[in-house]
Amino acid sequence: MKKKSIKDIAQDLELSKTTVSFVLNDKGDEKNISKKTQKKVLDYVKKVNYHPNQIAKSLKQGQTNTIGYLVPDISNPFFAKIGRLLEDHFWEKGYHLIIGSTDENKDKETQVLNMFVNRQVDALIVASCFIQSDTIKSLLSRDFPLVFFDREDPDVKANYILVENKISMKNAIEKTIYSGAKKLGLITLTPDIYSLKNRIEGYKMALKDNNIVFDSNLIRIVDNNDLKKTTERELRKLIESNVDTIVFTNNQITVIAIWLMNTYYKDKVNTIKFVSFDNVDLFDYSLPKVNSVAQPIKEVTEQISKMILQIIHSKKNENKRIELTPKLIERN
Amino acid sequence: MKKKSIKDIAQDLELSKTTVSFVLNDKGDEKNISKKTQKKVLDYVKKVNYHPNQIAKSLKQGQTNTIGYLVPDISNPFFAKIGRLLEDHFWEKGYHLIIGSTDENKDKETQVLNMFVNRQVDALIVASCFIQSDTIKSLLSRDFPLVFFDREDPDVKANYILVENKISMKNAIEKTIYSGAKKLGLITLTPDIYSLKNRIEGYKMALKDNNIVFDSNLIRIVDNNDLKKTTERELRKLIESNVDTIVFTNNQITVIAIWLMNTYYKDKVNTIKFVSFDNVDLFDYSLPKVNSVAQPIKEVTEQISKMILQIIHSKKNENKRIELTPKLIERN
DNA sequence: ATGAAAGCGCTAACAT
DNA sequence: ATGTTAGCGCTTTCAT
Repeated sequence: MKKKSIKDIAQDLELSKTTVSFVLNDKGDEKNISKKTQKKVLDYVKKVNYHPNQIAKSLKQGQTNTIGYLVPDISNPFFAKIGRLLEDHFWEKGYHLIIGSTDENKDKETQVLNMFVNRQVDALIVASCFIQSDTIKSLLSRDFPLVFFDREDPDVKANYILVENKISMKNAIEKTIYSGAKKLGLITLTPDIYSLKNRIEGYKMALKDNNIVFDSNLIRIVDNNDLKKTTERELRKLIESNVDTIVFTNNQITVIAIWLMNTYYKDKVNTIKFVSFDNVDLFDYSLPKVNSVAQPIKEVTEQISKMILQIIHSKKNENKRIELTPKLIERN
Repeated sequence: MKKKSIKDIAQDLELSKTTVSFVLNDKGDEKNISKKTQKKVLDYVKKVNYHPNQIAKSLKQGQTNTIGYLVPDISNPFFAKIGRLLEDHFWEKGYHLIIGSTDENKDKETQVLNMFVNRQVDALIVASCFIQSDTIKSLLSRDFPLVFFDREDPDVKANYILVENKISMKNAIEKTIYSGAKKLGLITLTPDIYSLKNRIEGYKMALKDNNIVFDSNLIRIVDNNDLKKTTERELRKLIESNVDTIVFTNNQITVIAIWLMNTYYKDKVNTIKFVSFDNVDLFDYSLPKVNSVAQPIKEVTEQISKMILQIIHSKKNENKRIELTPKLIERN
């Protein structure tokens, strides 16, 4: 059986599209459609298993009830968990998530972003690697409901839900220093990403405040396009430099490094300490021990959805920047 | 500046919508649009930052280039990873993923499914808890491009990408038996889920083939609506029964149980062995040691996308059932 | 209490 | 080489 449209329903029932539409949208009473007609429509619709075409509705109403969720990698537990919580929040409000992963690639990010815009998403939630892109600028200039999280560009005024990167990174590192760390290396993705830069600042500050000489050779940068290999290389360099602690600016690299340590440097897993931004379950059980900075995921998602819904409804964009306090999880 | 439509572009340029549309869809040459006009359109479009309305296009063409991905929980690493790989596969083909989590809840599943249908998704990829629902039946009856994975209902003829549940569960358990296991308990979500039932069959078969008496009290069922608490309760029961091995039918429960063991039964983490269906990174480092059955995620996603694309393009649905072989990861 | 008709933004068959 | 027009399925104003 071919899919029925509202027109078919109307014809079959010898009614007008208008009447059917009113009934289907719960406006039967309001529009003075007789109870009898209403029942007739409702029964028939159920019988033929009619489903309204949401695409047509969206076109007409200029609203899709869809929200784009753009992140570096949806399978990163941090982004997966936030995605799930957002999905739940927005489900209740009738919105649905469409996802895109960028792999920290500027071109891919722009493409996905354009795809989202073409699809007329009602809002965007973005952990971006490239906040200065034209697409984003154009979005911002027309006050599109857009919230950034996890990542920030201080030169771009926009809505941000962030955490205190610098201080919390510093605090986490200091715990390790207090328990004896003397030579600390750091591995990071490109510091072009402002949040990561801030985390690195936290590292520098921790050293400085504890009279440890800063050595730029101990800051190692890995390439997101070849994470495994470059992390292996940079980790080796640090180990050869005899660091006693390695700081990571996000969970992804830490997880790889844990694997590398257990595979190639088993003898060192008890002597070297890790400090990581972001927290994942794995850290509870793995060696080396990890002091980690856990972003308050629930709060983050609550703030994001609150902000998005507010912008959508009020049509007002205030470019708020909210900074939340992460939780330090001490394991060494 | 208000958003421009193709009509605006045409007016501004004193051309017809047709001409503009042809140029924008790369049909300029084919339709004999002069190079000059083509350039004019392309330049202008770039200048005013025009974005075609994909919703209108979808309505017209009866195709949304959207695929629904329905799983129990998108933040479960198993489903997150598959989601990511699917996203990549389909991105290349111009399709995008819209996600829905069901929490193993039949009502939620039906609602999300209906939402997907209303949104005119071109295909569905589903790890369902309720394959017999009316919505699914209706989808199947009209040969909608639909592929199930991870879960199966033997009474429903459809496309399935699965793994050998029974044999591989049995094999994994037998490894543990060979290394000394004598009393094995099992914790599972509701065996109403056919794949889980099969995994339980594998457990029974392993016992039988090794002359271990089956005791139905050692099969414990947890409630997905209250996973933490019920897993804690059932785990305690098994430990009080002095099992030396606990088998889990999916990763989610195993991860919780690992946490519980390390929190409440630290003294037993080296004596009790775990066996789990599905594999997650955590198992590489955690205690108790886990023999796990790793689904071949890459192969699964390749088969899913191959099948979906084939159905979409050929309009033919052959109800194929493909069973892949998982990999056994031995750790105890 | 119900219907006719316009229009959302796009495509494409059919003119010219 | 370019334009006219109908129509995708829906909502909603304005009639009746």
